[in-house]
Amino acid sequence: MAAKFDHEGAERRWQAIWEKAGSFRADDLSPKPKAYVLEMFPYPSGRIHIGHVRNYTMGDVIARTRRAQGFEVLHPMGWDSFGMPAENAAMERGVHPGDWTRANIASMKAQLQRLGFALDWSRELSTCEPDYYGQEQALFLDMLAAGLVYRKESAVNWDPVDQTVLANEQVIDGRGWRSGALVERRRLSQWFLKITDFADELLDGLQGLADWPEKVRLMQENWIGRSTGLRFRFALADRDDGFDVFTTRPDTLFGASFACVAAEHPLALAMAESDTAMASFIAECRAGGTATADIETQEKRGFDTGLSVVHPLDPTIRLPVFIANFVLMDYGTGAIFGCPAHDQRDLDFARKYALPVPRVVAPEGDVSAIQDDAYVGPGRLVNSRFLDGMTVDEAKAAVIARAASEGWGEAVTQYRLRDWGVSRQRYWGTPIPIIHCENCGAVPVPKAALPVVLPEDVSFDVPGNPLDLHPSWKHVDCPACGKAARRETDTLDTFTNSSWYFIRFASAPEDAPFDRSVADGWLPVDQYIGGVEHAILHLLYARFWTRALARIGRIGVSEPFAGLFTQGMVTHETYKSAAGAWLEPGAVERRDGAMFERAGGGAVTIGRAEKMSKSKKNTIDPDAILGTYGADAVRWFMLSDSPPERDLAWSESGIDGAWRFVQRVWRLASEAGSDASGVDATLLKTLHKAIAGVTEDIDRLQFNKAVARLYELVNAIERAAASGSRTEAITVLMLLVAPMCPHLAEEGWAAIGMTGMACDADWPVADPALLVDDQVTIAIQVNGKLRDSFETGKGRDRAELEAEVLARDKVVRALEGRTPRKVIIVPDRLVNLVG
RNA sequence: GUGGACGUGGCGAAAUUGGUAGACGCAGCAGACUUAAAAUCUGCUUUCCUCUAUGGAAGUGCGGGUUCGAGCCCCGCCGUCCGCACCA
Repeated sequence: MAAKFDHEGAERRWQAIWEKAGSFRADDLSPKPKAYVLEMFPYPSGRIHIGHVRNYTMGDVIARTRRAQGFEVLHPMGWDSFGMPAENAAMERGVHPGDWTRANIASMKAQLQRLGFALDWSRELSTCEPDYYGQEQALFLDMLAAGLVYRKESAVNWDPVDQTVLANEQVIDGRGWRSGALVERRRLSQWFLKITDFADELLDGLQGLADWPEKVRLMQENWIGRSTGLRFRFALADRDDGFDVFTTRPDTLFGASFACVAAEHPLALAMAESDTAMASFIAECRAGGTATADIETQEKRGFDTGLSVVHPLDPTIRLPVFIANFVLMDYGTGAIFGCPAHDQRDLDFARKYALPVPRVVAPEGDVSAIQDDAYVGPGRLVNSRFLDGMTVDEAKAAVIARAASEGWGEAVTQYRLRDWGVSRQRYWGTPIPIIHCENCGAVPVPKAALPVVLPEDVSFDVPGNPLDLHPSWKHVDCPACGKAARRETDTLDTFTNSSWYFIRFASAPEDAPFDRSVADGWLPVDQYIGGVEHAILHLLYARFWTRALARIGRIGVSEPFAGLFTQGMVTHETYKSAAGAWLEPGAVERRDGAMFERAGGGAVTIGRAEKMSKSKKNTIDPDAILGTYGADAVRWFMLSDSPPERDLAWSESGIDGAWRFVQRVWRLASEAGSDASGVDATLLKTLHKAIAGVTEDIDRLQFNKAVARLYELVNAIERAAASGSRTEAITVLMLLVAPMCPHLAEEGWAAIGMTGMACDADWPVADPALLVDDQVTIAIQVNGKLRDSFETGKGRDRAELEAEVLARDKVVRALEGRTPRKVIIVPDRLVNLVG
């Protein structure tokens, strides 16, 4: 037997065998219970990142365990292959986005395959291929027909140099991240998906997602931002018009001392046309930074319009109207009433402009004047006429009822969530299947004419959207009237691609997006795993698409992901030379507990473990690591030490330790072939406790604990003398490590002389009889302090046990002659003598 | 500002959810094997006190509380990290 585990040979051998046997193909028609395990598919940036390795290893452990437990497992992989980086590569290096993307996919696929994941590669998909995005166009048209898609003019971030719309994330300090040009706000006609139609559903649906992290549910809840309140109309004094305001605190209406509209409010814009001072104030508000620090420090400022509004509950009260920099045009109605006593922003504003601060809510007995802090707590209404004495909730209801009956306002529900603008002035995305005709308007491309395929011959030499600049692609005849018309040249946001790929994995017919009955058989995804950075965008969009498809009858599930797990990052310590330059891990070495530069031997400062980034040079290359240590050691390390939801610090010594573990297990397996016999009852107990523990740990996604238990089992086996039980334990060990170290498990399984493959063997089941101890250790406390402990049989009689404990030397000494006045006995666990 | 999570040895972490704190791994120390090193194996490894023991004391960010008993529950602080950010 080979002394060392030959990881290269084992990987090559077993990966080929699994592939040939189709071991991980999912069968739609299987009678077994189904399990759908999915990790967020990668963007093909070029190389696999170590974070991918951790993510996919966790998914693989679950997939392999479920499969061994008798489930028909769907565990697919694909590529989120549309997006900006491909176009950037085209602009920078002259390579076609498609060629660049497909080459990246090829190399990343090879990297993933080296790791031996139990993936059904027959279902591989790539969103940039027409067979995928063409079906997405069909779904878009279905949603359009169902009234879930509309077109409207809206403000966008426009980069005047690159001639394109930028996402908010691509605007840094007000400048385009590529061009460095000052970004303009421009109004453009954009396609929108009506996600707000589903705001309530998406919010209420979170309640049912028990297997999602609390944190993610909370983030989505806040993002949707449902609030209920009163929307009412302020009539402008001495004029015929007015404006609407929204408030969540209608109870405080008698505390109003002013009203404000946003700088972009139509009333403000109209007045500014004949008032240059006002116009310049509005311009200043617009220029104000939206950066986080700015907002915190920005002073509340206003511009008195000279107008006033009539208080809806008492026409004799008039309130001055300001244009204010802190009122947002795109929330509510873009206008508010100011109640300084009970809103901090309003209070700051009132103090600056010397406006009155009437208190209208007070906690029991406290009617002191408001000083620097607005009172936002509970209490009863004061100084509010017919509302006096009511609680806040009663007063809210009373004002809403009055507004409704008098016709000047109504109860409304307001959301932070906006409709999803999906138009992008980009080449590398799904073409929006619409044709603009002067006669017929926006006409859907007939389904028979799908897919609308991206033209290959595009140029990136000129800034702007290559589709718009293409000489012929956009010129088509109108499908309705036949006249010359223009193709929509915007493409869909890449987040649409990832909003339904999990359905396409489950079912991918050639002539439809998916087959409903097949998709319903697999969905929802039982366990979805990915980074928390997608807590809002992707995970909300995917929930929306699934609900939209359910509403139009395309699918029978409304939530795509029954279970969600967000894993932590892989971090690495950073190294800095004496001169302050970042150093790569390969450029430093450890000597006598300190770090030095390999070249030159200069002293190196070690920084704390943080997210791997190219700029800090603390990245590690999975390929190099795989070559040195092998897939199983890398996988094992990815699961060790840190709880999966927390960050894992990559370290040389850590991966060394994982490698040692692989060798130890291999040594056990390769030497297990002896014909030892006989029963080792102690080892069997340890084995069955390990089976039960590992199974439970994997079930709860506590991989680090499963790893620790397997170390304990290996330690116990190594210490045990040869016996039949020991051989049995080693055999079962192969099955228990198989989800984490699949090549090692197969190699060991074969070395022991077992037939078939470890991956096809049933998951071991613990014998309950071997999980119970007949001997227990009883801790003995005197006044709550541990003084002694002893081994005894399980289920001892209390009085007898007490007598035995009291007779023990240490107990006698600790009691110093006193008689305990109370004896607390926790069966099989502890005796506490209180004296 | 606001919402949330977390705080345990030199480090990553466990602790059956109120019952022997520190499992397991890393690092470290000592020893075995070796001409030597690597690899491997065997011990030790929370801190402090008298290394004599089947010894004692302290100990889970800090200060209180509940309890026979608190890492875990309650109250008040401090710190770190993450999300959101003038949402009316």
